[in-house]
Amino acid sequence: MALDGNTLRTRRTVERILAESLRLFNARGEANVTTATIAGALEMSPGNLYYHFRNKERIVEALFERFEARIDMDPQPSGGAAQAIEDLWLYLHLVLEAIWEYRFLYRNLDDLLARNRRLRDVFNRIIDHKLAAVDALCADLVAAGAMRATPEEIRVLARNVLVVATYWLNYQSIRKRRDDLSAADLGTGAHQVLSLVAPYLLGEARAHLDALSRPYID
Amino acid sequence: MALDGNTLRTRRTVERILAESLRLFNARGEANVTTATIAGALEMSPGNLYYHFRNKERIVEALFERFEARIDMDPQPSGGAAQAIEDLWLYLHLVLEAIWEYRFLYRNLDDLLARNRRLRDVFNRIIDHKLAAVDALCADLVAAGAMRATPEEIRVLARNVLVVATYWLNYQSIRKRRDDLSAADLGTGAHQVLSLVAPYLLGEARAHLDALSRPYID
DNA sequence: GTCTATATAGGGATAGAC
DNA sequence: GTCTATCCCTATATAGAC
Repeated sequence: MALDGNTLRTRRTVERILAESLRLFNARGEANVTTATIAGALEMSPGNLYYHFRNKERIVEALFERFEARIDMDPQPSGGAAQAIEDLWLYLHLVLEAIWEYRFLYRNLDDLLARNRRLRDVFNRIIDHKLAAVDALCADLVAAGAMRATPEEIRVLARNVLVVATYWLNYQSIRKRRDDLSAADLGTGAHQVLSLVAPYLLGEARAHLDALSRPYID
Repeated sequence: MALDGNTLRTRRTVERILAESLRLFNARGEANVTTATIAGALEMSPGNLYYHFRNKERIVEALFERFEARIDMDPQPSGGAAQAIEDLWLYLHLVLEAIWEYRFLYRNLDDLLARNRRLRDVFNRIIDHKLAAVDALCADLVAAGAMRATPEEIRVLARNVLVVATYWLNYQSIRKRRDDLSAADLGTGAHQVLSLVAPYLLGEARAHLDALSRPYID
């Protein structure tokens, strides 16, 4: 069924609102961006903004849904230990990039999830998913003889991977001035996360990982 | 010089305000606690509260100063590898306890430090201090033959220790319901942090650390 | 769909009496 | 030192015209 002109225009406006909101939220923090600011940046009236979104929380929810779709990916099942290391590396970068794009969600994650039950549940499902993915990747590496770790060690390790990946940008934004934060810091983040895994790797795999992360040392 | 009755009363009132603010901030998050709420909980008028603190931020700053004094401790310099492991364990518990007591600071750390330059600088000095302490502890362990790690590995490791220690409670508060969070979760946190160090430890030291953290596995 | 104008509410903070 | 009353500002959200 074809879309008429007005429907198309509505969609474009919704898109503009979401894009600008994301930009402003990431730059200043969601709590520090008013609906009037968003409307103003788009040279649009507040009334018009509220025509498209019932309230500010709906904008946040819409952005969260996109984030959810964006970050919901699985590492490629791989053949061979060397390939598994590469896959881990790539997967980590993709995940960190998604977090970077929606980094406003990670500032004040506590408050955001505390005030919105739905977001909280979804976010926890994402974490569960990621924990399982890391766990599976490690199990594969152990099976391939590229890693030595007990299932218990892997569980604890996976949790640390999640903590560091989740909060890396927050930590960096404290250590540098927030404005200086850039996508380049993702490389350092990936390095930090992979260094959690490194000491459990054996021979070839360990060397391979070291070679991959070397450029990102800082 | 002796204090007169009024001065003593003032001090007591200041203490009551700080204690109640800390309690409420930790329970609900600083942004979700109004000055009227604090005053009400103390059965005190808002005007009176403002007699003792020029504004809400001053209350936060006063609490932060206490946190700073509370967390500013050094690990005991130790003799012997086994002793060093025990020291690390104890030190970590003390630090995590301090964070627990002032956990409201760690929710919305970004916003808090972004809006208050002084707090930001002080907090970064604390982190610098802790990074140096972890670094020194690891260097001691290496010197004692209880750890194998390059200086570069130690630097990256120390950073991961800081990230996990700093954000552990935030992670837990997402994973559990925030109200269910308790001081007992500090044990799990200590376990997570120490598991970062464990794979670099050798023989005795490793076994010793495993034995210490075993009760906290969850 | 978009605008202008405005209602509404909450929270930080102050004035002035006691 | 403490209270009551209230100001003031900001931000969300709505009403109604175009």
